[in-house]
Amino acid sequence: MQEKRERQHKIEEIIRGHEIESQEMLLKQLQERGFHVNQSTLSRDLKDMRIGRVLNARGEYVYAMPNEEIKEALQIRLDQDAACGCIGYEFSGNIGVLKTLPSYAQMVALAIDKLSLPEIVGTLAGDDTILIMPRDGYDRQTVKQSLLRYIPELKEKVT
Amino acid sequence: MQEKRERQHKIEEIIRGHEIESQEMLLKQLQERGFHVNQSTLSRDLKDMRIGRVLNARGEYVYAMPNEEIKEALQIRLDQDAACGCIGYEFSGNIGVLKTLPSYAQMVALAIDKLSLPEIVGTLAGDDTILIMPRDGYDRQTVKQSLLRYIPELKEKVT
DNA sequence: TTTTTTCCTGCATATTTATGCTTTATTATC
DNA sequence: GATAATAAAGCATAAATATGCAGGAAAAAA
Repeated sequence: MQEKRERQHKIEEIIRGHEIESQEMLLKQLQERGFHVNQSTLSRDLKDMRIGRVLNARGEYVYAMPNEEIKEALQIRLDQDAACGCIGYEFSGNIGVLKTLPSYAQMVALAIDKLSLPEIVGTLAGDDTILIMPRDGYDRQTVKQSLLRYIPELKEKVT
Repeated sequence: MQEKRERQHKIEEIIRGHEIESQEMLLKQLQERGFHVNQSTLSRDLKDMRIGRVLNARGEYVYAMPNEEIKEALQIRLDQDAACGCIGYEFSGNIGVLKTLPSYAQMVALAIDKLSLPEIVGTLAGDDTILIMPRDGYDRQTVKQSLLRYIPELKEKVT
């Protein structure tokens, strides 16, 4: 059956885009997308895919792709030092425009660069504004979602 | 109390040197070293230390230091492509001497380099022999143990 | 020193995850 | 198409892990 393949792809997508704290939570996400399986199957899928349950910067249990974890660790910096300076996110065409407190932009941009996200080619920072250049093939929403993973504080400030 | 600090250091040491598959197993290792705590405490220690349970190359659950996981992933290559060519390990003084099948040495050495283990300064490979240069402060056994983590097949072939 | 607060741990248990076994579906072979 | 072999999923449950609560030790404040 090739439903399994599709499901596992979907799982990867979900894991990358959300902070999934338990298999039960993953289950719910899958159901909303039309995949109906039980927890046993998930447990096996995750094992297949080498997806482990690791601790993110805030000390919460989170499922992560193998080696995604290193980014979780980096997030510590982004969280504590930089993210608190972020105050808004908008688009100009495909380009993301991240607003920060004055003088924060360089620092935040550096932190974002360090994440070396697949969705982002690079950043260009002024004093309180960062341009985020998406990589070909990724759309605005994907880039935004990915960034939100690392700057959760931004969630409330974004349209 | 500073027993906690010591214990957590010991935990890191154990995790780095062994494939710990469960907290129970870790518990046993700690007891052998004179630390007597229960599973609850371990669970909390691991959370503190951001040590997660991930899947190694062989699909077994294993505790790993944050970002050690990326090495676990690399191990896939070392396992499947390279490690099968390893046939023995001895010492010459502090220097490790890893014997491989003819023509395997370069490939295996490259794989080992990629692991960038703290215990190893570098490697020098001929055709079927690799010299492993330990970093100052690490002894023969530590280096060997660390390497065995990534080339388990070697276990039976080593004195 | 006494009091207060914070931290650490164990106990018991809830929560979460893994897995043996069985059934069902899929693929391959005849 | 029928049958055998393989893979996938469910069910029930075992195994493993996380955590609320309470007691006691250590540290800080008085």
